[in-house]
Amino acid sequence: MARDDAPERTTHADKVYALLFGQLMNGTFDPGAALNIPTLSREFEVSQTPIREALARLEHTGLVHREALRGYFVAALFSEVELDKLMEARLVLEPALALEAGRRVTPEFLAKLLVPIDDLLRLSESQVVRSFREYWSADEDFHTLIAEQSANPFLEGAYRSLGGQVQRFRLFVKLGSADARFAAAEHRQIYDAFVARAPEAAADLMRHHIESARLRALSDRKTILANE
Amino acid sequence: MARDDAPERTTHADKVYALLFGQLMNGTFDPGAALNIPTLSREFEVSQTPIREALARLEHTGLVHREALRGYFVAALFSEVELDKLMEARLVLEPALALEAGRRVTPEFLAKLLVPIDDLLRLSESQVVRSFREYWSADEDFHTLIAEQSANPFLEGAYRSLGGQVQRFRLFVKLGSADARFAAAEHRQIYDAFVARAPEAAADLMRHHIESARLRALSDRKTILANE
DNA sequence: CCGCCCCAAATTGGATACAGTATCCAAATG
DNA sequence: CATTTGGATACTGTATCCAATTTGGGGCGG
Repeated sequence: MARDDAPERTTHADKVYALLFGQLMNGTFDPGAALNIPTLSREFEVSQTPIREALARLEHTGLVHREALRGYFVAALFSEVELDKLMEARLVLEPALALEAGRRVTPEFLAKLLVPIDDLLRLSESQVVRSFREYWSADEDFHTLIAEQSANPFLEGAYRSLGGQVQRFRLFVKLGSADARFAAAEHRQIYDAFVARAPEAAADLMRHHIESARLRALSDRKTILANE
Repeated sequence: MARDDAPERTTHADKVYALLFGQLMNGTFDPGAALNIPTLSREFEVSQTPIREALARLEHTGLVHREALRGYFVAALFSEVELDKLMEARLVLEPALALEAGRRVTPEFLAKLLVPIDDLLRLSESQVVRSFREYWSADEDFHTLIAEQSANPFLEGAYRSLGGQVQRFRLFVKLGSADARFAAAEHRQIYDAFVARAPEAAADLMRHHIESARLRALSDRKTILANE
């Protein structure tokens, strides 16, 4: 069987992983909800083995946690103090990533970076930020591209281990359109520092950007509400 | 049944994970070697399912990598440039960890930290460092305790994601006894900064310690040989 | 309120399908 | 006659499924 999907180069486990990852990011599941294997097996129409493997891989993203003999659960929501610690971790990593990326600026890198910057700018200019999804996706792309350009797989991996958490907390921060414009401008400044081949300046601007984001997140945290 | 092993809160997958982790650390497997599941299943005398789960979890430690439809393999040996990048990543993370730990010094922390420090000192004083295993284990404990004391699970997680790699590369660095004494002294200085409740000093000393370790590693790298 | 029983779910074991690789043999060529 | 190339075949190991076992928790009756 499965003759028509011959060009299939991904395994079931890979597909389940990608699907679950996306759903966890989108807030499809309630925090703390149980992810039981037989149910997922029926929903995705694959057996339990690929489900189990996908969940095991998801564990290190922090989006899911496992209790022995009890099963897998969606990670609990952030507390204020955890959010603060997450931003502190970003404050350690991301300026260092920007510094290294700044030392390796290429025209291709600048071109790729311009895409999420323009998206963010465009989205922030509309009076009301309609699509949080698009907005945060552009933000994520911006930071991830820089992490990749650092040319340090260990630092990049450390950032990626935060990445899932960052994305998830974004779902619960209400963003004003003024905030969005500030963030877009800060991204642009970092880009300009890259263009000017000024790695230290890029690192400083990144530090400033994350500190600002932290303040925005903390002040907006009172208005927790589901997005869209 | 299984009444006597009631305190058993670990699954087979957990045990296999721990065993494989230890063996990968000890250099039991050759770099690049294939880890095929039926063989491991026979060796550990469990079925393939827990093996598969353990390997999936090991993937994010960087000790093992997976190629779709080809299986799992022991991570390749470090090149000189990768080693350098690893140390660069430590240089970003560990001073920050020391800073945070330094802000949260407790008597218990100092007491626990003294154990690996004394071990290291004692081992380094013997003319020849006999047991690399013990030496590196004490070194690892020192750094891990500090990471834990940082009270930032995200930073700690980022460090742990490097931890496996750090430990693995240690196996291939030949350490002179002079180097060992330097390292022991540096650890002691960091400890003293903690005692003096000087977080910034601790961070600076940590930075210096890792920079020194990097230089020692690179200069000793020519004499790559299996330890023990 | 306590203990027993039942059920849902995790964990594990083994069996099967399938892909990729290596090997071997034979035919064709120089 | 030696060498190379083509293709078919056997084999190794992954990916997957399904069944059996065990555990944890909750409801029911005492």
